[in-house]
Amino acid sequence: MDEAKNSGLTRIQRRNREIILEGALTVFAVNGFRGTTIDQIAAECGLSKPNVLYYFPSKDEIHKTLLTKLLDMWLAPLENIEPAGEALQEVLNYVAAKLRMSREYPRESRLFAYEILRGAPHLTEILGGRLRNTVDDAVTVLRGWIEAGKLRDVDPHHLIFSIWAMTQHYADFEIQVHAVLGEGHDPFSEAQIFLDDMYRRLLTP
Amino acid sequence: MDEAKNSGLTRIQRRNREIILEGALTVFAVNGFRGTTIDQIAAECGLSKPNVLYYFPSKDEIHKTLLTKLLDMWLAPLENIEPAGEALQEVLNYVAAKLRMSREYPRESRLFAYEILRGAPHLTEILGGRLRNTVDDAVTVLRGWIEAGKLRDVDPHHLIFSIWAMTQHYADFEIQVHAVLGEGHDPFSEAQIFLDDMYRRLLTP
DNA sequence: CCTGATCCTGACTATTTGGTCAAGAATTGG
DNA sequence: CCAATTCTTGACCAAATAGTCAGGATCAGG
Repeated sequence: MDEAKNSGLTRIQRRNREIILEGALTVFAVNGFRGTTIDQIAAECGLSKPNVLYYFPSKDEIHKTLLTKLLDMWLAPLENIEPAGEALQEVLNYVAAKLRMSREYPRESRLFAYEILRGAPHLTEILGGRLRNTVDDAVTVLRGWIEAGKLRDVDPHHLIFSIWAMTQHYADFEIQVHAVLGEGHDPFSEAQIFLDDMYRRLLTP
Repeated sequence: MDEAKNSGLTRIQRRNREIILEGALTVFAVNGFRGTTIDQIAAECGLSKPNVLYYFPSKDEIHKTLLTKLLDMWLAPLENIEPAGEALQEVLNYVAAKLRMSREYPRESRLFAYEILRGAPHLTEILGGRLRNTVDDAVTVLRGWIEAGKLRDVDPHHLIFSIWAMTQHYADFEIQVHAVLGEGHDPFSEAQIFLDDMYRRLLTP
């Protein structure tokens, strides 16, 4: 693996930092930053509070580490859109990938949702920097497809917002979705069908 | 005066409870429940902390009062869908109404978003009760329209989820939207155009 | 103007919580 | 094996915070 990258850390340090981040993600995703205590994180990890603070200097640092660590994963599907690919299918793949991530990584989705809701104090420069650039790139690709007549003419920015909103909704508001649907539903499978239909309909020229 | 008799509250009580709820909404919408202190609410209202607690027994009670007080407003557009109306136009009107609410009442949108995110401890019975019933009614109406051939065949539950997700996104994730779009945009106007087109396209038989 | 009810607040308590620290336990390298 | 380093934790501190309370200020009705 990348020993060089982690060369400054012992095996125990790497293992325990990982355990802490994993437990903290679980707790932050449920309670948000302010609603989470270091004691809760420690309990979730099976470590003592001072021990958690031996590996991270503060609660803030754990949170910031998690956000930056997970940002790549979260943005990857958007960056993987292939300009040379078949336009409609590329978009539908992106929707599917994003929905799959909401299903498989709901904690990450909520972590980001909480952070944006509270004004993104740990992400301000990223929002206007890397995120914006990534979106701009995707928008350029989408515009190219539209001008080439491969997609219907829609506002690319709002197309992206709509995909984010719709896919993340199923992770972030899962409790509401479940309460409304009741038992006997698989929200994500149903959503996949609905969204595929919707974006196909919207974007087919 | 008779006003006191009508409400059980004095004029001062009604005025100050109103001031407190107004200020608390502002603070809760930014910081969430756990991130908000009574001191912050008091400062926002220009009252002393003990005075705030003279009108409400606890922070919890202020929060619960706000949620129940605002629920009607939040659900009204869905209840106003007119089964006798013109199907597509009724849905488009609902989308527009919901988007307008996100623009005009972003604090309310965020209040609910925070509450759902943290598992809706103050809304559990409402989610599975009144909300679910309201949605069920709307679903029945939508199904009727679909069977009558007035709307394309889509899953009505997920249609409603999509409308919620898309419209509330612009209030709840406003910071992200703004960071990505940059200056010189009116996100809500653009969204209105995008969503009108999208749902028209999706639902026209 | 008087009186009782309502309103308001400084000062307080109890609890929670982020974070520290000294000292003991475990691990590692030679 | 030993000694140095790393790891772990009980006990602790200081700040923040929800909530209390006695008593003074204000107001409404007579």
